[in-house]
Amino acid sequence: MQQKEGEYMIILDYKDARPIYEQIVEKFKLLILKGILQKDEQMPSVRSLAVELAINPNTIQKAYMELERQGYIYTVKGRGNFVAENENLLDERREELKMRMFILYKEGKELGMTKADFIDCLRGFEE
Amino acid sequence: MQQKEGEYMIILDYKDARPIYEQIVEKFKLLILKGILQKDEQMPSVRSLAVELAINPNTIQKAYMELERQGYIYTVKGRGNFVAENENLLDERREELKMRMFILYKEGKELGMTKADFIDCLRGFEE
Amino acid sequence: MQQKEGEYMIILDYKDARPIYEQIVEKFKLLILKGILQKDEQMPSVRSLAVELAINPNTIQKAYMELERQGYIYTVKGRGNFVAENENLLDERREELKMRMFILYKEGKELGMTKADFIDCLRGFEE
Amino acid sequence: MQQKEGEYMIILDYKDARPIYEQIVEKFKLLILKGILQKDEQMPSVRSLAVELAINPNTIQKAYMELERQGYIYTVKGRGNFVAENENLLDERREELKMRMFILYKEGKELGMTKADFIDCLRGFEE
DNA sequence: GTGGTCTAGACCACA
DNA sequence: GTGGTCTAGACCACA
Repeated sequence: MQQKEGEYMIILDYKDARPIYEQIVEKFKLLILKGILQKDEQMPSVRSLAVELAINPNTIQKAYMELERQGYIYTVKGRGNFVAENENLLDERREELKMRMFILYKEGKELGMTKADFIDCLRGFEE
Repeated sequence: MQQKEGEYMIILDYKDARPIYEQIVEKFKLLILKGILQKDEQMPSVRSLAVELAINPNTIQKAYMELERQGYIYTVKGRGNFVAENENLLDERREELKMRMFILYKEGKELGMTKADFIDCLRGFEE
Repeated sequence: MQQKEGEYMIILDYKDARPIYEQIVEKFKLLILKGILQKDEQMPSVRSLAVELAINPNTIQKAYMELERQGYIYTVKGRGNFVAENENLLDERREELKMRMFILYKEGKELGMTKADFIDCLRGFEE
Repeated sequence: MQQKEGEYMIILDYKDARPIYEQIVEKFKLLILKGILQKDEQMPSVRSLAVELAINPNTIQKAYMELERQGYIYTVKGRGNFVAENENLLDERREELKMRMFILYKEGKELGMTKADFIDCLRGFEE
C-alpha cells in the first residue's frame, strides 16, 4: 500500500473524554507549531478530512472554525482553509504554558511545596 | 443574624468553565489538605450547603460522592459526611501535581523549550 | 391575548441576506447594550427560543456561542446563558463605529469629497 | 520580459472576508471613478486577467457582469468589455456613501451618541 | 430542564 | 470542488 503525499496522521481517540473537534484542533495546532504544516499550505478540505476520519463534516467545520478563531488558519470561501503565519503563535503558546506552570506552582505552594521542590522535580525529568 | 459555625466560605464562580460540582470538590480538597477541615470533623449537610450556595442538592450530592471516591471524606448513613484521614492524601496530591508538571514539560519540549528554559521560568516566580 | 413577561421581540427577517444566527446575534447585542437585558439576567434557553422563533436549536446555539465569544453573555452548563457585564462593551462598540466611519471617510476622499462635505452631510441628518 | 500596457495593479487579499469577485468589482470601480480607466477604454480580457491574478476565469466573468449591471462597463460581444461613461456614477457613489453614513449615524444614536459626537469624531480625522 | 456534541443530509454562494 | 448555513434529531453531562 502506498503512503499518500500529505497524509499527516490525525488519529482520533474515542476513549478520550474531550470532544472530537477539540482533539482535531489540538492535533492541527501542534502540526502547525512544529512546522509540519507550513504557512499558506492548504489544509485538507472539510469534506475530504471528514471522509478520511469517518466523521461528520460539521465536526471538521467546527474544528476549523476554532482554529481560525485562534489564528492558526484562515479561510478563503470557495477555495479552502490555509495555514496562517505562525511566528507569533509559537511565542504565545510558550507564554500560555508558562502561565499554566505558574498556576501549578501556586497549587503546589498550597500543598506546602517550596520552589526548591519544584526545581528538584524538574531536574528529575528525562532530558 | 448569627454567624453559623462551620461557615468556611465556599465561593462558586459561575463564569468558570468547570462544572460546579467540580469546583466544590476542589475547594473541599484544599480545605481538608490544609487542615482547615480536620479528621473526623463533620461536613456541612447536603441540604444546608445547597441552601447556602443556592444550588441544587443533587450537585452537592455529586460533589460529596466524588470526595468520598477520592478518599477525602467518608459517609455514615443517617449521620452525615465526615473528613477522612488525610496524611497520605497530601503526598498523593503532590505526586499528582508532579505528574501534571511532567505533562506540561513534555508539551513544552514539543514547542522547542529546554529543561533550562523551564528552570529559568520557575526561578522567575515569586518566592 | 396577554403580553408575556420577558417577551422582547426578536424578529427574524428571512429576506435579509445575512444568516439567521447573525441576525440573532445582532438583535441581542442591541438589547444588551441598550440595557433592556441587564447584567446577569438569564437569556431565553436555547430550546425555548428555538420554539418561539420556529427555527432549529443549533442555530440559536451558534448565535449564543458567538455572543459568548464576543463577551456579551456567559454560559453556565446545565443552568443557562446569562448577560455579561456590559460597561466596556458600549465603549468598544462606539470605538468600532468610529473606525467604520473613518473607513467611510477615506472612501469618500477617494471620491473627491472633503471633510467639509462630510460635516455638511451629517448636519443634514435628523436630530 | 515586457511591462504590458494596462497593467494597473489589481491586488487580491485572500485574507479579506469578502468574496474575490467583489474585491475585483471594488477595485475596478475605484479605477474608473478616479479616471485611471477612462471612458471607452478596453478592460483587460477575462482570460488574461484570470491568468494574471491566477484565479478562475468564472470569477472574473462574474465581476465583469456585476460591473456591467452597475453601469461601470459595457460589453461588446466578440470584442471585449469597455469602460462606460462615468460622470453620473461618481455622484451616485457619493450618494450611496452618504446613505451608508446615515445608517452608521442611526446605529450610533442607538448607542447613545449625539450628532455632536459624530461631528467631533469627524473633525478628529486627518485632513 | 439546560447547554454541548455529534450525525446525516440538504441547499447555497463562490471559485 | 470548497466552505457556510441550516434542519431534524439523537445522546450526553450537569443542575
